[in-house]
Amino acid sequence: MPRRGPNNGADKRNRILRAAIRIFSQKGFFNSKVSEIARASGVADGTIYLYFKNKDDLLISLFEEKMGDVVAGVRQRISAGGDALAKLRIFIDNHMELLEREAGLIEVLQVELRQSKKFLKDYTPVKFFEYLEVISDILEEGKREGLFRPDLNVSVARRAIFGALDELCLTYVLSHNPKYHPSVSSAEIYRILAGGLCAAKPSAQAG
Amino acid sequence: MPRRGPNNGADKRNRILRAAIRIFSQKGFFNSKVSEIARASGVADGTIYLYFKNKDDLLISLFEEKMGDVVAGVRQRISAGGDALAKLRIFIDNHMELLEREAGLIEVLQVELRQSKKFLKDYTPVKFFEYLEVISDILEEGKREGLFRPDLNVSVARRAIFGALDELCLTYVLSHNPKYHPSVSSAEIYRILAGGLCAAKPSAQAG
Amino acid sequence: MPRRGPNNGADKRNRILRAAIRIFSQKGFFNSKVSEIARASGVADGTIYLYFKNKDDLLISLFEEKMGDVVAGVRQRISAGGDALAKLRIFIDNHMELLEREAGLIEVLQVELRQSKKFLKDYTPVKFFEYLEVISDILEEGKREGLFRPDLNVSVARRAIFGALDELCLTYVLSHNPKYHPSVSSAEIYRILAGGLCAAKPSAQAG
Amino acid sequence: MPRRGPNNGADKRNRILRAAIRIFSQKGFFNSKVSEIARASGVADGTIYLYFKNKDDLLISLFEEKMGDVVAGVRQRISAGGDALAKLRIFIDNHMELLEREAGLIEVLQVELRQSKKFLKDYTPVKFFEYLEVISDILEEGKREGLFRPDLNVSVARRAIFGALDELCLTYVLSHNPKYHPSVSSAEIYRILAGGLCAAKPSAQAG
DNA sequence: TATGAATGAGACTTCATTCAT
DNA sequence: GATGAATGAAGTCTCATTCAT
Repeated sequence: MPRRGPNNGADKRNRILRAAIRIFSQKGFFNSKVSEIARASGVADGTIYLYFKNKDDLLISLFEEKMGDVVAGVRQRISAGGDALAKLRIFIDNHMELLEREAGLIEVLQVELRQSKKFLKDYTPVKFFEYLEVISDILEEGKREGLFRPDLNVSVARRAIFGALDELCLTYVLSHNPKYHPSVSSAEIYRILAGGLCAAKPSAQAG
Repeated sequence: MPRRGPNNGADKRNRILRAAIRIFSQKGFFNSKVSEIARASGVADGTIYLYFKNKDDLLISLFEEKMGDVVAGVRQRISAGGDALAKLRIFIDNHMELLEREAGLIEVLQVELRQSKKFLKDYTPVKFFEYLEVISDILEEGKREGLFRPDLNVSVARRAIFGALDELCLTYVLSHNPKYHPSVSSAEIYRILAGGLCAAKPSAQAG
Repeated sequence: MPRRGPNNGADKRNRILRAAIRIFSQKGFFNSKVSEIARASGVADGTIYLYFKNKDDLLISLFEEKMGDVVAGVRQRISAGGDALAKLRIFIDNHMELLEREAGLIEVLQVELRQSKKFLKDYTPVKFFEYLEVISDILEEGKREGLFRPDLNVSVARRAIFGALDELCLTYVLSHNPKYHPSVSSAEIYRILAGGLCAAKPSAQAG
Repeated sequence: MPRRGPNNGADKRNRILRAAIRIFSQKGFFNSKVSEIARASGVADGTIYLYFKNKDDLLISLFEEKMGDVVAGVRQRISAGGDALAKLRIFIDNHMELLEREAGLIEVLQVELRQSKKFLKDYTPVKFFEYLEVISDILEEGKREGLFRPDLNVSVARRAIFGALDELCLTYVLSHNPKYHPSVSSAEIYRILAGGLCAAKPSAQAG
């Protein structure tokens, strides 16, 4: 790992990662060329290999490091929240807002994470699992609080929640149709989930 | 269109499509070689180009034709259903069951459809939209029947539903962990959605 | 060689040759596809191989047979001519007029004959040599008549004459600029050659 | 443009061009393989694409750059000449001598320039036109000097001259028959042209 | 004789990666 | 550390030719 001044190795490494996000999000991993990322980062082709093992490693590093930031960010916002429903709302809003704060990153995650999960040899998306863990935590808390159904299958539910949010993001990314605007999607998906996860009389609470 | 005996063009074309599903689902579109698909189909490399314009066209044809079958299949099963909730259950079950009936196809759709939507020039996934349409129809009917919330945002909801199902499929495909078995996932996702989509007293109906 | 009725094999063979001229002249030998010629002839791809050994043979046959017609034609016209100068004029006019009567053929000869002379294995352009022979004959006759210089190097001169005519044809074919119209070129090239080939006072005769 | 030391980019580019001339002249453009040229240049296949856009570009660059040298060379030699006839002689001799100084180049020009003029999309053989321009200049000067016929059609004549020279070159290239030796051809073609271009009594001057 | 689907060798070109400077 | 020219393996696709019908 090349690091010297705070302004040197780490900086260059970051420029490369940011450029990679931009390029990957525009053209997809397989259609992006290492030399393109180099040019966009303002470094030489070879320099990329000083910071990353290879093109795959660039994608994986990007996932782990940027997802790490996302996980840390959402955890912090949630810690300020109230009950599980409130936290769920925060999680949803946070996810959808990423679309605007970190558009490129989200696009890469959406499209390439799937590929990687299947096709990159020996890659476990650690940070992605942590992100799912954040959802689990909320769901478990909701069950403990008696807010969510006691029979709620947390493993399945967290995937469903992630899947729904992810597809809504993709839809907006592809169409930029205002009817899928993050704020609109957030509200509706919250309503569905609040209704579907809650125990007894969710309608009273959701309303 | 090369076709002669009943045993000729259409058959060969189908063998190629089936092989493509197998290979694409195993290694992903970009990691699959045309010559591999040829070998798996028992035809020469060049033969593939008699039936498909190029590698992209092979993927697109696969999407459209196989998704066409899926859409037709689910429409038929739904037409036999009762109210919107019953139809939703049928839709969910049907989707998750595809994982076993058409594992390869589903895997390709999940991973590659995203790529394609973004990166294949000039490709509109017609049949995929029809599939979403099937969900819309159910949701609209549910609203008319007074079963679903009148304020339900159908556009958003159908995407959320598809996303949830899709992610659950992917999870099972990747892990084959029984805790995500189609039957388990189906039941839970139905419970969530039934709760979240319904008007007034969903708990009574879902229970 | 397949022949049956006058309307059968020979006819089909001719259709293929005519189509080949058209296609070769439009796109060049290497850029033309056998299947294209088949389509243009209204026969199946395989049929071409009943009449010609291969693609090269198609080009060579075309040269020999069509050049044969050209040679026969110009010989006949010349036999009606007067002295060597008159015959030269006929030859020149005839050559340039071919541009309009047999445009495609001339274009193929111009562009492809060169290739063939160099690169087709074991090909001697017999009919092309006969065409040159026609020029030699005129030049020799002119020398015998005392009309042309006695020191005229016939071998070189006939090539120079052919080269000049050929380039003028190519120029017109490529530009269709009226300043290179066959009639204009004919007149000028005749004036040059008449002046340059003749003995003593060519200007008197050429005027 | 890859260039560093004096021993680097430009040198490698030139080695490739020289190899291309050799290979193209031996086998023709279409029968030459890029990998063959790479081997003959002592570089890797991919290296060719660092210096040339593609195979077509290699041919075109070769034309333009080498013809540029030829044009510059002949212009310089001519500038030392006397009247138009003397210059014409220089031009002719120079052209025929290229056969020995630059055999490969001339062969490529002869055979492939024609193809290219017709079939390479969007290619204007700029340097070839300049070469023709050199002839025009001589002819115009001859007319001004009263040496050449005032009614001489310069456009046609320059093409005829080029065509005659070109065909004589090709003949020698193909046969290496001493009766077409450059020195022999030069003398004869000069005699023909001197006779044919001149005004009034060319025989007096040519004699 | 005629067909045209099938073949498969091989061409061009790309691009991740290396390494001498 | 940084560079970027060079590499060369490998992929997509074409097309002349064949042969079962």
